[in-house]
Amino acid sequence: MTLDGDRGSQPTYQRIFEVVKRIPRGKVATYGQIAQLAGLAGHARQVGYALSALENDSVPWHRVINVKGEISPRTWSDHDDLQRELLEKEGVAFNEGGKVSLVRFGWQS
DNA sequence: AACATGACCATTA
DNA sequence: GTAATGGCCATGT
Repeated sequence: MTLDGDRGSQPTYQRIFEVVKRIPRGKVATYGQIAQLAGLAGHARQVGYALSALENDSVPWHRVINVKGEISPRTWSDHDDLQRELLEKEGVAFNEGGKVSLVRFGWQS
């Protein structure tokens, strides 16, 4: 097929972004979860890398956290607390250690 | 084409 | 319970 909807031709980034955009408000998803939904099961690393290269504010990257329920330490921490604030605004509660209960806010497809 | 880097996850000791 | 190791792939130079 030559065709029309070539999703495979699209960069892996866009694919991950699409999944992240699918995250419902007030919920959080882990890199592994997104990777699986994006078709990259087991390649959570790429998900984190994709978000790091993210420059589009249209993607709720703040809803993406690691399996520990914590915010991953990004290289360019301009607003390390920003993610936490955004999530709190969405209705996500943080623990004392600054962690989120994936059991409660974990996005379930 | 190859090398080096990177917001990770799961398993085992 | 914590600590450490291996593995997978995409992007950029």
